[in-house]
Amino acid sequence: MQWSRLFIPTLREDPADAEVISHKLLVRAGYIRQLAAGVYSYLFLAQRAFNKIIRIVREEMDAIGAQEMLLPALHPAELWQESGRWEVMGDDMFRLKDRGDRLLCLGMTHEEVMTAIARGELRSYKQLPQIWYQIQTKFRDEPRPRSGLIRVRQFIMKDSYSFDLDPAGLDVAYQKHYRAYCRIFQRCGLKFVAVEAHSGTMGGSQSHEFMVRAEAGEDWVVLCPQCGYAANLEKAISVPAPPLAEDPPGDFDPEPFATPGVRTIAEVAEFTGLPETSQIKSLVMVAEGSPVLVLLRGDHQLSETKLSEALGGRVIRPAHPDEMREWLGADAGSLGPVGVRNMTILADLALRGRRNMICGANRDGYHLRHVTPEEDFTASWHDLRQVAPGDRCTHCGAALDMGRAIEVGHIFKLGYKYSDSMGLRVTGPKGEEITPIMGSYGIGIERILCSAVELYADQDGMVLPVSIAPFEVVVTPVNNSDPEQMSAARSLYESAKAAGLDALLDDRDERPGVKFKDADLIGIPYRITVGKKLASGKVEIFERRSRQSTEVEPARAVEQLRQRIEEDYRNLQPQD
RNA sequence: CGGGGCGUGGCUCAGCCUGGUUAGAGCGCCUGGUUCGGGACCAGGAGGUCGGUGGUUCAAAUCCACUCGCCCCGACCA
Repeated sequence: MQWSRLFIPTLREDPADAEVISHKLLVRAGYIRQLAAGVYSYLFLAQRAFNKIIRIVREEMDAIGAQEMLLPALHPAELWQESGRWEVMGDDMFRLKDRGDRLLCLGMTHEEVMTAIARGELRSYKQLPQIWYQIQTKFRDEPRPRSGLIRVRQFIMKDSYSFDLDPAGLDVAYQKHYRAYCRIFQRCGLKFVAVEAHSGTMGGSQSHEFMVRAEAGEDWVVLCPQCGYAANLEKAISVPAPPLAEDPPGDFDPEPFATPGVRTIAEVAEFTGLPETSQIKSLVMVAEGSPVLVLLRGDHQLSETKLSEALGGRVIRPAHPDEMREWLGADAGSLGPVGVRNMTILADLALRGRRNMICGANRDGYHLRHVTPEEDFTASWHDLRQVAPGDRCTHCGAALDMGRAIEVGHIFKLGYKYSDSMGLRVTGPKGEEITPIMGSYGIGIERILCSAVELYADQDGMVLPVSIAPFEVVVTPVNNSDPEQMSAARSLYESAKAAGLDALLDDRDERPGVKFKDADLIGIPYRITVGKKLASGKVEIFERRSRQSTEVEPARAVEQLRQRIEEDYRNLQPQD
């Protein structure tokens, strides 16, 4: 294609409302334009990149025997009421009414629709297993869209669903997806890690997220550099750093002491001269109406995910100040477990075996010293805390690494949640009724592009892997008014196309600086520069990633470039 | 939903505090010319109901109220 004919609206300055790199660059490079909060138009370059990503996704999904479909984005409310998620999804779901006042919603995911098809059509165990997928637009009314394409309200998702006769079958489907996802992200040129994850409102037992480390990411992952343990922060486990001070020995009774105006853990530490690790942090939470007292070591943070799981998956929220006062007789800052009878007490395992600690006295302005778990109060023990910097790996003892990441894919073992609630049954070999077991698997198409931008961008703009860049090479004549250069550039462009390369000819009547800057900005992996060295029989092959140029004879340029690009693709090829 | 910030030609911004002729700049765009290896130069030109509504005032981009939109932090998040 000829650049002079294309719509690639690049900008010289960063857009004012962008903060993260991928947002700035995708707008500046003319890939996207914003329509509303969390809603973007994908212009020519973005669509080209997405098509390349989608093609890779399709090839790998087809390779595991998944069948592509396309389901509606508009769903009747009844379907979601059946699974119980009409309520669960809350404000995240776009809801609307048709002219007959019937309730509808825009699909945020498709378990319900897929299960409805399955229950309508699958009759016999002989039809299983099945893997169905689609690449389609999803709608989620995010409370806070942000970071350009990283968190949006309308996005393209590859979602697939597996139906199996038994858990062993589900394991197979899950493994197939796991491998296919690894291959997809490798072929897209991403550095990623698969982490253990929490299944959230999807329900189900096992789940992995595919994460790309990036500061712009919204998730936190915990990684062990030694044994490879990897988990989402909300699920990660660790060996806590030891307390900073040893517990005083001896068998004492709790003893109140006045702590006027001392409320936070840090203030208590300052006041007592003892570190935060010597304190018991008491948090009042409400689990679907009933109060729960949660105890943690002073320096630890509660993982609400773990707490919710410990409470059997109940929805939890922090208690309001007046509730705490009513239930415990004191304000936050002076709360503790001693003498508490009117609520469940859950304690984090890091407190087990500790002695003579400090906690609130349930009386404003007072704390207790010499509080020993299991002697002065009883609680049920759970892992409730978030992994903290400095923690060690439970498997190998190495120091854990923590960092932000972008979630590009997520796979779930759903179990029977949807087949049960929506009545999906097939007949077994002995005429018995079998409830199929399901899995669901998602990839965020836009996030693959965002992640690549975040990972590889430099000062000059985006640097995209050949497999997902909108073009593989741009042929740039330096001076349009030089007929030799122009015709050489045209013929290089034609032979690049003939050699099967995805090429672009920058035939714009612009000065060379403008062409170079634009080509760098939009991230095309290679550039053939046709300039004054043409007179001495040379053109340049410029590699965007390394910024290295090599001079070659025009006649050999395309073949050499073709080989380098082939090499790039080989390096992106998964080895397994 | 709580906190903060911002809405002025296509883009990035100034002007607003302290109201006062035809609302500015740089970039981009159009025409002509000179140029051509890292965002050229000269000359001329087009383009803005100052987010919206209401109010105060002789007079509002500027002050007040309401409202809409967007961004950031937090809560939330398959």
